[in-house]
Parts: sequence; structure tokens; C-alpha cells
Amino acid sequence: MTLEEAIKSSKFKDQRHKALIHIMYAAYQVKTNINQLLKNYALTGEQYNVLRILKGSHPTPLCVKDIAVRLIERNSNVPRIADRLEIKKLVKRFPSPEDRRETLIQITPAGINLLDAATQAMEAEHQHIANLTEDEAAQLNQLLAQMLQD
Amino acid sequence: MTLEEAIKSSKFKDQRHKALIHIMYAAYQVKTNINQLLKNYALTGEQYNVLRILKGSHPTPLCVKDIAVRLIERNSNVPRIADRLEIKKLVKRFPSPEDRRETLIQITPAGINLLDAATQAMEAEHQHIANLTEDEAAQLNQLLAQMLQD
DNA sequence: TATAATTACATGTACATACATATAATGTTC
DNA sequence: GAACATTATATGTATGTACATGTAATTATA
Repeated sequence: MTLEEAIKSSKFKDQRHKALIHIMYAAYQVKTNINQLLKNYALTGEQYNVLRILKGSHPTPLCVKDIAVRLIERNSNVPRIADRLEIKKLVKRFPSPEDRRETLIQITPAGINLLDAATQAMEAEHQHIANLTEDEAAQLNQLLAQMLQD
Repeated sequence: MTLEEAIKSSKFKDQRHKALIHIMYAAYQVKTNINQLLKNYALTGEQYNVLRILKGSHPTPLCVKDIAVRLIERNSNVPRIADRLEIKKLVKRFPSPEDRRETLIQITPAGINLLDAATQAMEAEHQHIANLTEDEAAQLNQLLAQMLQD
């Protein structure tokens, strides 16, 4: 479905205006796709992202703020996402011995297993979503980087 | 800030994978910018979108589902967004005489005034966000359309 | 070193999303 | 036209975002 069909409108001021709407629409489609896939693993997108970040540093645990700065959506409430992962025993949480203000969070073996399964499915999905050649994707990345500069 | 700096990672499988993350990051930046601007008008992004859709059909009111299909984020809960707009007297709501299951929603003069002021500020912001020429924006739109096809 | 400022996290509230379910009105089918 | 299916909206719950505030620990400074 094209953007115009999707939102039943073609009243864009110019190409730049359309691009902003288009980006938000594309992101929504990508996220919706990913969330659907993750439902098979009883994970939300943000829970998946936090697990992925934790596995990246495993076995070293990370404190809340170090997880937060690695998330795309910076205002995500990491303590509450961690609550839900902890209930499912996908992470464990303990106070930092070095700085007792910090809570360290570590992915559990169960968390790694679930993440690995979800990631495998995700990669297949990614191939399917991004209907672009590598050259085209590189071009898209260049344009997005330029758009966001400074 | 580049994507890599923003999420402190450069571990992308390929350009297509990076493009998916990049789109979500760009959309987040655009939305955050817009939401900041709209705070000056005590509106959220979704409230603004609903008002814009209602003004598009004004003075003809729209029912809940006709608003929903015009929103980018299709699962938005239009009745509850309408609740908040109604409290602020930016819209009024009444049952449809033709189909009493439907609730018709119409933007008020106060709603139009607020929307117009917000839209003027928004257009200035849009110019500022999208650091692209018209040709580049057109290219970006073409790539996004291709990515999303079927 | 005592006090002040900062930092890290948790938590409360308002709003939004995602999805299930309830209810009333309309449409369909026999 | 009665029974059933469908549609439109509302509402409940879990999750997440955005932001303000509270509390404890650490750091800075007088």
C-alpha cells in the first residue's frame, strides 16, 4: 500500500513534507511487523531491544542508564521494562557493589535462549520487510543521515 | 548525531538491516521534535493529527472509524483521543442521525484556531527538520515507497 | 569534613498503543 | 419478521512513553 492510500491523503506541501510523513509511516509498518513476530515469543519490541543490549555485554551486567543510552527511544522507562523481564526470569537484577545507587541487570540463560530464537525469526523478517537492494539501502541510509545531520 | 553515535552500536548485518533501524530512529527524532513543538499548544501528536483530519472535512463531521483510517497509526484509540479533545472543547461529539451506532465528531471554532496556530509553527519546524533538497526528498520518498511495496 | 549539588534509580500521573470484550444498532437470511 | 451475523463504538487491561518528583548514594565544594 502506498502512503497516499494508507492515510487517504495526497495533500503534501512538498517532497520534504511528504518525506517526514513517509518516514513515520514506514517506521510504524516496520514496528508493527516486528511486534507481531515477537508475540510468538511473548516479547514486546522494547523488551526485545533491552535483551539484545544485555546480551551484547554478557556476561558483564549493565546498569539502567547504560541500557537507556543504547535504546533508540531514549525516554523508555528501563526500570519498568526490566521489571517485566525479571518477572519472566529473562534477566536478574542486583545492586552494584561499586556504586550502590546503580542497579545492575544481567540477562539469564533463559533470556539468551529466548532472544536467540526471536533473533533468528527477526532476521528472516528483516529480509522480507526491506524490499531493497544493498545499494538502494545504502542510498536510503545516506539520505536519512543527511536529513538528521546537526 | 549519526545513528551509530545515537545507539552506540555499528553492528549491522548489512545496509538493509541498518536502514530498518535508521528509519525507526529518524521517525523517533521527527516525532520528538513535533511533540516538543506541540506542547506550546497543549496538544499531543495524536490530538493534532485528529484535529487536522477533522478540519480537512469541516464543516462535515466524521465518524470514529473514518478518523481512524486516516491516521498513520491505525490502532490509535480514537474514542479516547476524542474524549480529551472534547474536554478541551476543541471538538464536539453527537450521535449520527443516519446510523445511531456512529458517533460523529466535528471540530469547533476554538479547535480550528488552535490547529491553525499549531500548523503554522509546524511548517516552520518541518523546514528545519528535513535537511534535504526537494530532489533528495523525492529520492527518499521513492526508496521508502519501494521498500514498503506489497 | 560538613554541606550542597549531582547522579541513579524508582515511582506516580497523563497520554497513547495493542488487543480483547461488551453493547447497541444495523444488515442478512431463512 | 425473527434469529443470526456484522458493524460501530466504548471500555477494560497490559504495556509503553513523557515527564515530574522522591529518595538514597555519591561527588564537589566551602
